[in-house]
Amino acid sequence: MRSRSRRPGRERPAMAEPFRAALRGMFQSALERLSADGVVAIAPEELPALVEQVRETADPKHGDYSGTMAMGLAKRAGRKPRDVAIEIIRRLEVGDVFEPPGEPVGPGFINLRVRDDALARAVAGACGDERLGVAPVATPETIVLDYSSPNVAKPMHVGHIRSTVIGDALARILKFRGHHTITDNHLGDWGTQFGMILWGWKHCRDDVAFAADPTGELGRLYRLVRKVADARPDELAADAEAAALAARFPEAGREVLAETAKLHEGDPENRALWEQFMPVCRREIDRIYGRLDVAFDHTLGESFFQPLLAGTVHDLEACGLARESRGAVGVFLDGPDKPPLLIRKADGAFLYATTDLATIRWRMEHWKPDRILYVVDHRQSQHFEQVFETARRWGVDGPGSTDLVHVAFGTVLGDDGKPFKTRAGDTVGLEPLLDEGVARAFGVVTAADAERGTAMPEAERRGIAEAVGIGAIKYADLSQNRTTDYVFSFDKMLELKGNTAAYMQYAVARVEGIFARGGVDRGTVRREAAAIAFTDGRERALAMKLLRFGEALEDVEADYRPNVLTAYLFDVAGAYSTFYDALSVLKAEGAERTTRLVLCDLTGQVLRKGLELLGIRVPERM
RNA sequence: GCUCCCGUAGCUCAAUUGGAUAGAGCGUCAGCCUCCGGAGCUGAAGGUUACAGGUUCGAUCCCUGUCGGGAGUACCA
Repeated sequence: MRSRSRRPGRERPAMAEPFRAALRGMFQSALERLSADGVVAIAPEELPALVEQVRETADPKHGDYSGTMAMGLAKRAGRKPRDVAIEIIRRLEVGDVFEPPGEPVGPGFINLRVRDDALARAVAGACGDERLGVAPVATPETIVLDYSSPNVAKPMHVGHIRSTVIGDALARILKFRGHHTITDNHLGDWGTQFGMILWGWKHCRDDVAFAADPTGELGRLYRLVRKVADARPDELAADAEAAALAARFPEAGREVLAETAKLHEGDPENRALWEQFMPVCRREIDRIYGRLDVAFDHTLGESFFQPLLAGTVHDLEACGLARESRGAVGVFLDGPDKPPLLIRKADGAFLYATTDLATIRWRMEHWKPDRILYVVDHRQSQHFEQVFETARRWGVDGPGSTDLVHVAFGTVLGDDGKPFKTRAGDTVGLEPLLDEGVARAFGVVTAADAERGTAMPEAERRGIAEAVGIGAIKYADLSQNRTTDYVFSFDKMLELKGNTAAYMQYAVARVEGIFARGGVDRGTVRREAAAIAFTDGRERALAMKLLRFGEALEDVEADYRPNVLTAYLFDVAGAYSTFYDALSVLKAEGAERTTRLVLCDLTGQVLRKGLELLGIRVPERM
């Protein structure tokens, strides 16, 4: 993996620059001087990692930011950490943005505090700025995001939520950061599951059912034939129809694979059936994406790459990476004794590794990306390790210049701590899940409306429920550390308190409700923003938090973790609540009133933009 | 067997990737409503970060081992 240094954009004027980036630039200069002066030798390539040790403080009593690199540098310099910290402070030029640093604290922390006047200027600038004071990245990259990727032959289920929601949020965030993003839905439209449908179509289709509900019938065929083909005694015992078919067609498993192979070889009948099924399947998934507010730049499914597969296998064989084994063709990455990465089956059919490799090559040739992100569950980590390693040896990822990243996530679990299933043991369909979330949200919204006596029309409550219900499902997923499994719970995600979508959506409605209630024009407030000044610590704390928006987005990108953004937004809401509970806004006067209105305005904008970047809709009122 | 991931408050989860006193929500307890949206605020209690070592000025994080849970492991994706 290539290291991506985050260069502070020193070409930008200091005032317009976010605080952390500005401070890192200042530390970089100080460290360069430290090295030039012979205090401690620092190689230029070490600077990015050292400068990243400028961070938000854990506790406001230590200031706003702290630098911790002195402790690490002290050892190799053979000096006391405190002395090195003093030497760094001596060379630190903080301009008119930060208070002059004091003495190092503890073993050698260098603590910095933003000047109140600089903070006020930054707030004023941010509230009138479309980007809310967030600077675009200094070096934009082309980033391909590969996510969602359902099998079109069967209904989308709960397993597709995380990939779709996390991928969509990352795409939005990276794009806002200033990168050139390319989202591509790598549909499963060509694999063995289609062999099952083809076999089912030929042996046990229900024409009436297909006419009425095409995807429903195709889904039924898929589930039925999978059982027949697998022929697991326990499954057949529980399904009389599958058992009967399995008895009649003992070779079903082999025949399914043959149907797949025929499709791949261009068999006219199978090809025609596939052409017939595809539009039906696509309409169905597009409808769900519409509801989820998810869109892709491209939808190049497995079938798109099918013409390249034979050549892919041929090339890998020709360059000595792949060879025949037990009738199949595989790439032996870890020697002849370890399982290879199979790229062609003994029956001639290709595998998803083949498609993945062909896809990498195609994307490299056509899009020349700096990075390709695969938002796919963690169970496929070995697969991607092998595919990425093969791609590197194959040389299609360029001279080591493209990051191939598996953005892995954990499993969605049920209350019992096991993979989320219905009571009958089936996988949970995505759309029924959305329906239930929306239905429950409608109940919550209606109850709140009744309690408050606001008498919102039912149509409005339905609209709010759609945003709240789907937002709840998305937010619950995004607010979790993506690497761990998480327990799916409607009760928890629809809570009106705590770190939930409903709470965040409500926070926006409440903040922005002030302007309507007070008859205050937000444009006027923003024009008067230059006059603001802080008189209370809670105003300052909120202002500081609001200006860290860009830092939160940068930290999301660093590890592709949307929960960094949800945590940040929750912090903003908390800082706002503390501020709003203690201080009057509409009843304040003069500069104090303006200052507080500006903070309300910027809070609303940051929360709204943050939720938008997570793919969560915000109702006008709740 | 081998490889990877995980183990944090009663529960569900965080923890700026080696930083300062491990934080939220729910639940529990005590305060705050003639007040701009109380879906709130302030505070308290609750932890040997599975366990045992090691490295470090500093470890939830890195290393070794043990226990427990999950996943993957040659022709599904």
